[in-house]
Amino acid sequence: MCIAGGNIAQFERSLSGEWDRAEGPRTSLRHVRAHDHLFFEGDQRTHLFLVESGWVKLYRTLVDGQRQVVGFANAGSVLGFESEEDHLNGCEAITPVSVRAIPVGRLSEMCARNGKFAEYLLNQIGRQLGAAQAQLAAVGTQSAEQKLASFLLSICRLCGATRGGEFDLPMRRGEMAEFLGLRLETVSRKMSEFQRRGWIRMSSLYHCCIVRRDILAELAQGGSAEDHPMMRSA
Amino acid sequence: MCIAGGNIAQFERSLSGEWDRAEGPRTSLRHVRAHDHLFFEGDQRTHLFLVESGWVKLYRTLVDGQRQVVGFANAGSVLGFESEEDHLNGCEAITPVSVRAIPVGRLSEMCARNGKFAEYLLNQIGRQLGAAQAQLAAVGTQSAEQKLASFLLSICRLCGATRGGEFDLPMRRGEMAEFLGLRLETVSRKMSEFQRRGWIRMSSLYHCCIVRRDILAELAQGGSAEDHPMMRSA
DNA sequence: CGCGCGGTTGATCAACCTCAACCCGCGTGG
DNA sequence: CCACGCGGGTTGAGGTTGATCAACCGCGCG
Repeated sequence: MCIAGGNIAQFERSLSGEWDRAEGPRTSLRHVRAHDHLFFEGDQRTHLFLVESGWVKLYRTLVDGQRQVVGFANAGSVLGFESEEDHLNGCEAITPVSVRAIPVGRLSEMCARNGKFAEYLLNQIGRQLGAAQAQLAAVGTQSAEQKLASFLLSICRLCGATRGGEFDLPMRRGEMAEFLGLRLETVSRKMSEFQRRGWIRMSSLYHCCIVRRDILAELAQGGSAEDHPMMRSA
Repeated sequence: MCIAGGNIAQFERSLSGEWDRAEGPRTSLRHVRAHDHLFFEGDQRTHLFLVESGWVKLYRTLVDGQRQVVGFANAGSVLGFESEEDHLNGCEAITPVSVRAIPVGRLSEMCARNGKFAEYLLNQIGRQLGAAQAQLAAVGTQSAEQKLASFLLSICRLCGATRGGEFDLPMRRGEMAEFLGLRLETVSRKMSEFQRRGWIRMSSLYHCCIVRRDILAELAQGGSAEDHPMMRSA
């Protein structure tokens, strides 16, 4: 499974580095409410974004209205490099988010001035690429059950679950479905099934507790989840 | 559909730029035969690679032996950024290939010395990321028929088909299947079906002629194929 | 109260996978 | 020369998975 969090530690290091101090005044900080868009598919790509806090999802819509979430991103992530003229992804905040906006025209100059900054960007994008490829492998080859198992484990880890694997799902069934390349009914069914089998327990629609991590892990195995590089993030 | 060719024009420009002249002597050129590996999954990531000619495929293998091709790359592409310690992808040449190898340790220094180089890398990786996301959307939402239609159109364009849409498939049925997230029987069946319906004509197993481009395009529509940024490459 | 939204559940169906047979071209060795 | 095996491809029958369509639940809210 493939949830491409940025590497926050690395990000902090960069933030305190000289490139940020120098450029800070020339980049603007924006705050976005949960469920608002940072940009839409087809918007002109005027800025690149550094996520400073919160989570966003990146998605694409096909003509028939089907959506596929192609990634999640959090603090440390860099957005906008996957497109050229116009944004190919839509980007929606799933939590309150703050981002730093860099005009595309300024990128070249910033890279030239500070190699460390460029290197940081390269690492971030590389990470996202790795995550996208991992999800590709997952969506392409795993069954609904495997996808869901991997997904739950990923989210659990990312949310920094308490002892005993309790955590809150940060999204609705439909969003999970869009990410996993399934229909929301399928997600719902499988969630129920996992519960019925005693693998997880849901105290509310969104609060989840993993009871049989071993079984989920076994399922997910094929296992891009456990040892996935992107999962080292949060 | 998503075949992430590098941007050759851009690559040539870079090649003739100062960074290559300066670094040329410090990077080594390697030649790889078709079907040989540049690196395997799990190999230590000692070098990054710039593809100078030929085509490679990048893939991941799940524990159960299922493989998913996560991308193709040609001249101009940069390989290795998606991993950290070890390579997460296997990389196999599908044609004879020549690559320039850059020791990972030298990257930082090269970026610092020349901002243009860093910028070039950023663009390349961004392109690959966009391609991976596009394929993700395709694999996650399209039917077998749609996938195959998009795929044929992509390949056709990439191979620089002659008048009338004739070209050679550079791979076997099984490889197409691995890329599209299908079984090779399904690919075979659909290929036959396309022929039976007169949409394509196969003079040999690998030589293909697109007869009804309009229909294939219509099918593929949902259409990440036609207006896909990665397709501007070759 | 009525309504809408998100979720669950059931019945049905098509798409795709699985397994197995079979074809064809090719190289090898008897 | 032919028999044979092998790799790659095609085709068929049958089974599963997951999508589709539709009903229904529970809840919050005007």
